[in-house]
Amino acid sequence: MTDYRNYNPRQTALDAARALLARAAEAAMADGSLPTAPLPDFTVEVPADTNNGDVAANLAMVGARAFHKAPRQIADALVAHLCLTGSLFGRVEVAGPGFINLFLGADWFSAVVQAACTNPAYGRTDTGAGKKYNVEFVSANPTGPMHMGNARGGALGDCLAACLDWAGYTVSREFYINDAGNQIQKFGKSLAIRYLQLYKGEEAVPLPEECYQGADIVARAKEFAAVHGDSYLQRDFEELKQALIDDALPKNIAGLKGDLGKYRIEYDTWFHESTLHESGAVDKVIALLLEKGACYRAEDGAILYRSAQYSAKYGVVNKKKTEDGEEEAKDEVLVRANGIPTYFAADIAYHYNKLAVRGFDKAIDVWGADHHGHVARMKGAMDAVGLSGEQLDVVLMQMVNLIKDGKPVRMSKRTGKAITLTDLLEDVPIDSARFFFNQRESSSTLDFDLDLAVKNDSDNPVYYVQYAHARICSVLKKLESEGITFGGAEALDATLLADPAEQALIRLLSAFPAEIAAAADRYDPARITRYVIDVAGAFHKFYNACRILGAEPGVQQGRIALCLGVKNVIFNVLTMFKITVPEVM
RNA sequence: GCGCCCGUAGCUCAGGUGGAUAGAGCAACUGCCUUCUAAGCAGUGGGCCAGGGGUUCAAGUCCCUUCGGGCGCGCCA
Repeated sequence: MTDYRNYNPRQTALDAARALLARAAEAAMADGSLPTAPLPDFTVEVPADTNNGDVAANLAMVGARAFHKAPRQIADALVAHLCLTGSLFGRVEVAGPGFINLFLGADWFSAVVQAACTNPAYGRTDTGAGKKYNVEFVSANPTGPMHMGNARGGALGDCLAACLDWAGYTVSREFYINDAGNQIQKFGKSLAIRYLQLYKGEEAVPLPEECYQGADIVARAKEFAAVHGDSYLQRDFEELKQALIDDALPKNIAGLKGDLGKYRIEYDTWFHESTLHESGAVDKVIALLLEKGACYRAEDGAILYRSAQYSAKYGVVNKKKTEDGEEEAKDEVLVRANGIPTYFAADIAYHYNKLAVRGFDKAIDVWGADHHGHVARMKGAMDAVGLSGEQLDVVLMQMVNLIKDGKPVRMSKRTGKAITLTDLLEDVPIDSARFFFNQRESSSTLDFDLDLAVKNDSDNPVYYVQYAHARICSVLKKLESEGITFGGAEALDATLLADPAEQALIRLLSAFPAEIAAAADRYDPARITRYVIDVAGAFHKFYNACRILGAEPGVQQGRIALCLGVKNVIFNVLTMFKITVPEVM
């Protein structure tokens, strides 16, 4: 039996076409049909319209100049020297302005169906074999509940990691806990004031504007008071702050883990920022930057990073206005004049840890687009510490607009009226949420229609896909009850699957491994969501066009194989995206 | 002011490295269940791909520019 592990039918066909054409060009030049010239760069692609073949090449068009001939003449010369015998292709034609269109033979179609139904891991490839990638996503501040950006980032990061895994990379999922620095102090201050307010009243101890305003802070302060009562009223404010942080922070972190767990996200690593400060890793990386000259000490004692020198090549860096009104690159603060390192310094140490200490070949970070100003300087900083900015890829994710009753719902973390991830998951099924957040490319803002996502019916695309799977299960059960058995895929005769609906379905199945590879390559898991909707659609069409029960035996066997292949693909996509795969609906 | 993202059917969106007649879904309208799940399928209508220049055999796609919308530009993270 053929081993279909890592089989990528689409890529196989494209590669074969390219090789055949290159050989044909060589042969044509050898016998003088074409003038001798270096082979021009040309593309082989899958045309949108299958009337134009399974693989189309533009070699004749792009070669017009090199060969000093009209594209159609070049195409004819190439086709005359094309040897299809023993290849994947059954026939070839020249069309349009000079396209060379190749049509795949039955063996290839058989192989696709066989692979899809006999290889449980169909879709997996080894394109990323041997590479260790780290995907860091969500990394929400543990100072409060998660918002919609975190919800999108969670679905995106988790599914991106899954795509990379299926493309053969060794993947590690990571959450960076910002449990140090300014925002933790602000967190403590907010808690302390809320605590004092419980005993002294809100007027006596007003909460400053810059503090966290959320109701969750009040709740944590009350929990603390429930245990310790007013015993902390007499203590020093800093002591109160620290006691509250020590009490509330672990609870918040546990809350993050719990919420993300409900969202079906499991991390390999929860990385605490505080460990970088405690272990001296931050100091070490600052010393390294000073030593390499990427940083310098300012007059006031602050340590600044030479942004223009190291980061400008990765994009625009922050600017400042000089006295003449000119703009120039502004150096970034790594350590404040008071000796406290900034977030930037810790982040350099963190990524140094990922790449240099833990040895990941690549660090992929999923960030909200509001952090885009941080990208260039982080990449430059990787160069500056002796690594490479190319090893850090940032997936910038645009905002989420929540839509209810056709109107946007305002979100604000500060007012405490925000819709949190927890709120969302109470209303929206997890399957729906994970699916919806992966329908749009990260670079586009995403409208999340709450009414639609909550809907437990067919308007919701996730059900359309799940329904296809349930339908297949039902058909297979029906066949079994009728005493019809599947003889196995080896005997498959793809020439019997000639209906347009069957052909379309096989072509779609053939694209699966290439789609995953593309999703991994472009960091775009949303294309897999769209792909599986297409597969479900093609299946429903096939189901209506081609009966299985009562079909002629050879055809019936082929159609069963097709069903098993589709079932396998839908199962694999939904499973990798952690969406339930119902057998009955 | 500078930068990033976006602008494609009434709505939500697809349209790798430029390719052939610009596609889905929803909404609207018309059909299809005595036959494998109608949460489905078939069909109809719907477009100056925001506007204007340029590059070339070929531009929704690349370059320039204008106009709209979102987000940034801190010794915050």
